[in-house]
Amino acid sequence: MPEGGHLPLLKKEKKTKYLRRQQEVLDAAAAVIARKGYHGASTTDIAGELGVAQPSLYYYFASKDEALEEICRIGTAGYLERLQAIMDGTGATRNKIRDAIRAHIEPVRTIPNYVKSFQRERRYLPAERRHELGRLIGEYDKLFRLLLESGVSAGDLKPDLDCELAALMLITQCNVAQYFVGDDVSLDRTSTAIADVFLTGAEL
Amino acid sequence: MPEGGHLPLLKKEKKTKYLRRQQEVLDAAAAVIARKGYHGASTTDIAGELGVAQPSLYYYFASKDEALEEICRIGTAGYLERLQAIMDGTGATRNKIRDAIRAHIEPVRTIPNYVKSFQRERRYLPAERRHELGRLIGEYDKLFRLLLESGVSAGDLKPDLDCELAALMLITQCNVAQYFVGDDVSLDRTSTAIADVFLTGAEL
Amino acid sequence: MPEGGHLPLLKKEKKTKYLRRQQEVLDAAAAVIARKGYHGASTTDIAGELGVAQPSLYYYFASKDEALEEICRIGTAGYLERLQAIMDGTGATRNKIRDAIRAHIEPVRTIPNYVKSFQRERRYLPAERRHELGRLIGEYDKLFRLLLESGVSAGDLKPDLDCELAALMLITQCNVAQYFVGDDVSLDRTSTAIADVFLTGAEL
Amino acid sequence: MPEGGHLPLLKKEKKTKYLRRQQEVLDAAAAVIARKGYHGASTTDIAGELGVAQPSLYYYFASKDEALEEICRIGTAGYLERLQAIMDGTGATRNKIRDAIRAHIEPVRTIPNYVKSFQRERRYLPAERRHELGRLIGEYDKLFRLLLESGVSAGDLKPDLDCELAALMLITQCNVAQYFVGDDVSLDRTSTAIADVFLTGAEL
DNA sequence: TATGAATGAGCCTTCATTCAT
DNA sequence: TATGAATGAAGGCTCATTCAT
Repeated sequence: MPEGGHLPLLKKEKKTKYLRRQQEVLDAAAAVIARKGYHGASTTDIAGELGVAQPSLYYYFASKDEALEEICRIGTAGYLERLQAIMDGTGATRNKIRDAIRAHIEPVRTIPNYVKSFQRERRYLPAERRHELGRLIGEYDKLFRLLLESGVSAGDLKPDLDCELAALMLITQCNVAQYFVGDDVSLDRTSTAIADVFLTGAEL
Repeated sequence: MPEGGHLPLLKKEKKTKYLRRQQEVLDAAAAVIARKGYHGASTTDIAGELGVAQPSLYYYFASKDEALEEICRIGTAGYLERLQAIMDGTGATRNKIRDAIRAHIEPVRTIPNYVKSFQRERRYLPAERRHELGRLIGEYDKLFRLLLESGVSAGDLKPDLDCELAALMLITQCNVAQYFVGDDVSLDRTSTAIADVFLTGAEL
Repeated sequence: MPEGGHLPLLKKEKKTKYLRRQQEVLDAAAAVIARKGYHGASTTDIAGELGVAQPSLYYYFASKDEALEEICRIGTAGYLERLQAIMDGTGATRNKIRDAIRAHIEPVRTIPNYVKSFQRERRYLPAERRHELGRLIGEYDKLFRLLLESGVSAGDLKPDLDCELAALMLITQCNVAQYFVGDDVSLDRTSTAIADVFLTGAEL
Repeated sequence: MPEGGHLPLLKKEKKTKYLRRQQEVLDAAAAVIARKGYHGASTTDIAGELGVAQPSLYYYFASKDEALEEICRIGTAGYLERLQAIMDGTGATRNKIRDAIRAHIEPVRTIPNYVKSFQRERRYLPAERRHELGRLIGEYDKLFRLLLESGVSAGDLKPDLDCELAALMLITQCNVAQYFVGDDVSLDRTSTAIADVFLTGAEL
């Protein structure tokens, strides 16, 4: 279970400190990778962000690949569980959908660099891990689709809704949301707009 | 208008052949860059795609940068004009919107590698060209927003529609459309789904 | 003052060792460049001279250009000061001239590769640094000319001496001296011969 | 005897035209090599100087090396003969020396690019040709030395003159002369100054 | 805990050269 | 007579990684 990969044998008391520092290293890596792309981000850039010498990174990660893996792991953590929890709730479909959108967008606020890195750079993961992630994403897509389908079944959504596509559309809409957030466009406004348009449409 | 960069002094009759070959080189570059990303795509990869030696590329392009520039130029060509033409038409708002979506998605079918490369790799362009493209994109976004605003004015769209955001949402929705096109999901189906959901919403 | 270019963040105690090694690298570069010319000397040649892998050089210099800059800096260091010191002295003009010649030739003995590289390869420096060096050389030429002019004023040299040209002639004479030094021609003999001929001429 | 190397089988009438064009190509090569150095001058630069496509050069020369060989041949042609002729004359030593200086400097005026290229770039010649040239230079140096020695024997020059070194000094002095020719320094003035200083010295 | 030093692999690019036309 | 097209070799440089300390 040492998901964080690489991990020297340490006395328990040291371990916490080590993990904390590893987190900082990861934050720096995620920041630089989000900004410059995986191949555009050199380990020197990342070390520079931290103010340490470049080989020091290798004390926390066995390779750049591994760091990306860990970043993607963090950037995707909890999505399935949160969506499942929402679906298990009892509210109206429209509220479940609003919640799902908010839940999906939330990490964009809290860990934006992890999310961006995962979204745009996961294709550079080693094949195995990439496929593993692909399966996870597939499950999430399916779950989201189930949410819509149950809405249709419940008579809350249009009976002819293309649930498969609609799910993908909602998800990608949330994913790109961050890129048009700016000085005058907040995440909340975006989140609401996505839900409003999706549920009620633009036409009078 | 298609500057095409680099161009040895050639007699007119040979020029056509040269430009045709340059186009092939560009196609290969776009294909590899779309697949592997700009930094992930080596000039050796591109040459391999063409079955030529790697320095041969430099007979057609002065640099990898320049090739990306040209790819982005092609990948963005005509968008503004097509959207403007649609807006200048006389149909109902809903039809204009459907047309705009189809027009935006169309290049995804015809020149997918150029579109993908532009969308994902433009940030690696040299600063000047990148900013130039940024301005172009800004204009397009604004034009799309005007389309929606005129729909609101005409009483075809909801008076409280957040046109700025809605425009961005539609555009990005179209942009990502290609990534969920697969064996059983066609571009047409996607195009229709985007329009349907946007116009009428998912709720009954 | 010796900028030394490139310099990783090092603890003070390590700095000395780093600078010493940098000096060795520079020595090797100067040797190869003096032998083969700037463009004829590949970084691989230089690394070979040191017995290290070629990229190792980049730990000590940011670029080949920068190494040439540093070589030229060293190859020109102190000339102005030494000449000025001689001119500030109180001896007879003839002795000052002999001293100036010896001073000019001295680095040819101590750091021949730096001097040769500077003399023959400075034209390949980046424009800015090249112009900077040009100004330095101009000042030196002027100072040397002043030395001769003061000799004329003092009545030690012929009143019709073309001091401008004579200065250039002496300087270049010293510069090329190294190329005819061989088994039976020493620097001392050369240095004396230059001064003798210049002062008293060859005719009876 | 086809010294010009490379030479296709041509009817006699065409030959002249071919040789004339070859001369132009050589002039261009010498110009660019003088300006940028042998390794700094690309065949593309040379072709650009001529306004032709770059492979066209290979119609006149088998290789860049060969062009340099030919340039050096031209740049050194006649020196020995001219000096010999002067020595065979009957004038006073001082006039022979003045004539020798003028003769040595003359090509700097007429074919400066060949002279510069020869002087600075001959070390990049293929070994054999380089050594051959070295022998020629050696002969010239010896002849010049004989001129001085005969002057000493005739009682025209100081009996203790270091003729070996003095010859080298004069020659190199002439060689570098061109580099300080400028707006206000002519070749004539330089030529005279060299002779004056050499013969009578600078001291009163 | 962290780093100084070094390196193999690989990248983009330039260049002299070739050859069919 | 000249060139369009292509290429092998090499060049300078960057990068992820290693390892002794």
